[in-house]
Amino acid sequence: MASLGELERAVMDLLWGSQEAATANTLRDLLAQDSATTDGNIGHQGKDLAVTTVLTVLSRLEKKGLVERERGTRPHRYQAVSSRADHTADLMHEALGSAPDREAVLARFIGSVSESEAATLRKLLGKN
Amino acid sequence: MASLGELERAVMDLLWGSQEAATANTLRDLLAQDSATTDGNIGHQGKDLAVTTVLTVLSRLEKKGLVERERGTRPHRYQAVSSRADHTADLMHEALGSAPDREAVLARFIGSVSESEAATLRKLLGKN
DNA sequence: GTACTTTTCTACGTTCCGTAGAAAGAAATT
DNA sequence: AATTTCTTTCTACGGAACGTAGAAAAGTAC
Repeated sequence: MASLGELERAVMDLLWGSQEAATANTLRDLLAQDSATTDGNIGHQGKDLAVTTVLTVLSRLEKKGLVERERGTRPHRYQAVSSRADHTADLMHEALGSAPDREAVLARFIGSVSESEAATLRKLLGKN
Repeated sequence: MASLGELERAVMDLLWGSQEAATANTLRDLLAQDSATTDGNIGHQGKDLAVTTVLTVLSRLEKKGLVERERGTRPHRYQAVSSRADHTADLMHEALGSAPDREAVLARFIGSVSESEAATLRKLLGKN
């Protein structure tokens, strides 16, 4: 599939965080804000990216199929194609898929899952 | 963690396939053999890599912590640090770990698992 | 139609990976 | 011991992915 770079990841996190579609400018602002609060450094001007940078990243994410853009409105609006949960689950399936010993993998996976998550899994599997 | 390139992957597959430690030369031969049988092309001399290529890849895999080498014996011998199942499970945990909505991810994951695998999971979780 | 906004094109530096030659280090052979 | 052979390390190059952004083109507003 497609692994994400650091900035691509940050953008996806923002898009996943709000189901509203966002413009490149909005995202640029949010990114600046984020990094400003993330590193508590006072007087440090948060990662102020050029809008074109954000647009480039959005294009790449679109090409990867992770982002959809509305071309109708003039400042194009972007949104995640699928939820973070879906995407993450896809990644997990992808990792699992490339293994010939799926059962063994699942065994190891379950073995190192927290008890509360195990409970969640039991519930989910039972209901099925 | 570390995602693998195509050749790195091929080498790891070989190492995972046999718990015996292997030398770079052995691996080079196996790789040639593999690609020869993989693409049924008659008369096509299988991917004949230079040994230095294999050594470079092994060094990189060692740096990534996926491979261990015995420096004592003169043709160094290499082996996988953990089984493929463990590694794959790690990857799954890694994907899961970077999500704030772990339960949701697990739900999606379970939702798209085959019935036989669901059964496996039930067994594993029950016994726990 | 001129000024502003948004998007596209092009590009450069960095890192990762496939690939391997040159050189250095160790072992075997004569 | 000197030389030939095997093994490992060093260095490097080309291509792809990503962060980054300016220049130019396209669209909007006044």
